[in-house]
Amino acid sequence: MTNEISFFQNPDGTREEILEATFYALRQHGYADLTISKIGDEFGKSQSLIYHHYDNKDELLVDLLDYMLEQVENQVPLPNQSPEEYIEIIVDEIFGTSSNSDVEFSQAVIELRAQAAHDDDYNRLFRRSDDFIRKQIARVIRAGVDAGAFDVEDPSQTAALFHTVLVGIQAERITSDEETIDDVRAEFRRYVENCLLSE
Amino acid sequence: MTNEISFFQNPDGTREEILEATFYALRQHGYADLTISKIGDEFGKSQSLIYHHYDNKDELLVDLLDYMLEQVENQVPLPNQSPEEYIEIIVDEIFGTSSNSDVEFSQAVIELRAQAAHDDDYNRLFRRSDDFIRKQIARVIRAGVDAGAFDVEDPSQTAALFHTVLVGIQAERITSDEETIDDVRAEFRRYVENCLLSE
DNA sequence: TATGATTGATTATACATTCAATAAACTTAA
DNA sequence: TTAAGTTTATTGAATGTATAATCAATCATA
Repeated sequence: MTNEISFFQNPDGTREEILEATFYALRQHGYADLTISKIGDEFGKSQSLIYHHYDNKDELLVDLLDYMLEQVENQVPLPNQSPEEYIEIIVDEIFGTSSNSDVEFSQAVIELRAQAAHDDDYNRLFRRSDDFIRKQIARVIRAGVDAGAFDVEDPSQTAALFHTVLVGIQAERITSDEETIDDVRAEFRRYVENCLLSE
Repeated sequence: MTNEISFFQNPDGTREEILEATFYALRQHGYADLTISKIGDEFGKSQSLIYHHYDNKDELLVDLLDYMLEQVENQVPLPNQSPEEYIEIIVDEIFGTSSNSDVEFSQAVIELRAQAAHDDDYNRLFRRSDDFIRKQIARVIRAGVDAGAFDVEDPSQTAALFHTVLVGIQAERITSDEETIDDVRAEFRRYVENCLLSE
């Protein structure tokens, strides 16, 4: 039933095993109903062992978020290809595959993002990650503008909208069916063609 | 400090007083740390009284969400004006004022939306509300197309992107500064002018 | 033998929910 | 208009359970 999440396939030591267990427990029960005991069940070893690696629950969850956002940042492709190809890739990543594991990962991220409203550590980590992604996209768009491939007003603004759509899709995936997501994708492609690419 | 949320200004009976208290407690402590006791504190009367009006905590929270989404739906403007003016209004509502109460309301909605991943009642309510909003926007765009004011491929697709941006902004407001939101707004305006309005 | 891994039992607390008891408001009949 | 009666509002205390965190004890390993 549960798909494997790629970056957990080879947990490197006990710490990653605990993070993996925490992730699955979070997916299954949600942030509000997440307990050390449930993490322990997923972990396969006793819950006391978790306290041997983490001082408390909060520290563990902040570490999980840090770890997940690291994966997100690593998933942003490197600018190896032409700006046009790069944008193509970014758009595909925003709308993702509809695979279980992708959707589950997105949902976990959004659930943690909601906590940022009440937790400074979460807030800081999301700011860092969001900034990183926006700047990465802006850089590529700027390169495309310089190469004459793109025609925009301000690459930072364009990147900001890309990021908003990325986050919006993550949040909408929780409740929307695939058709709706497809509609958004089609319209966003139209935006890219008409508002980003030069004639 | 805490701004008043407009729709709570005249609580109509005990039920609405409890909903108001629940909303403020949710804002202050977040969904995960929300307890009946904290709601009771905000309520001003004893927590036992809450059980006189609601069978349990879940029922109360579902009622709060229902109530909040009703407000959201009522906030969608009626199509009294021209399609161009209407779209102007919708865009302003998506990006909202940066008033405390608006931001707080958005954050509470997003926090509840995250719960929809693990709660069927929440899921159902968000589906209903999202569909309603998308259809409302699509209707106006269709009218604009018929009147020759707009030029799009498919009004449903355009409406879907509007809604994704709406949700994305709600989620981003948790962590982003106002400058970033302004960037998104500027780029989205550019999209509306270049991809929606006819020449 | 020393160091870290691992466990089960334990503790203190916070929490959702119940309940019996009191107060307030409302109804009705003389 | 009042008195009695009835429902509704309100409370504080009580209960049982779930939970985070601790710890002393065992096990593995180098």
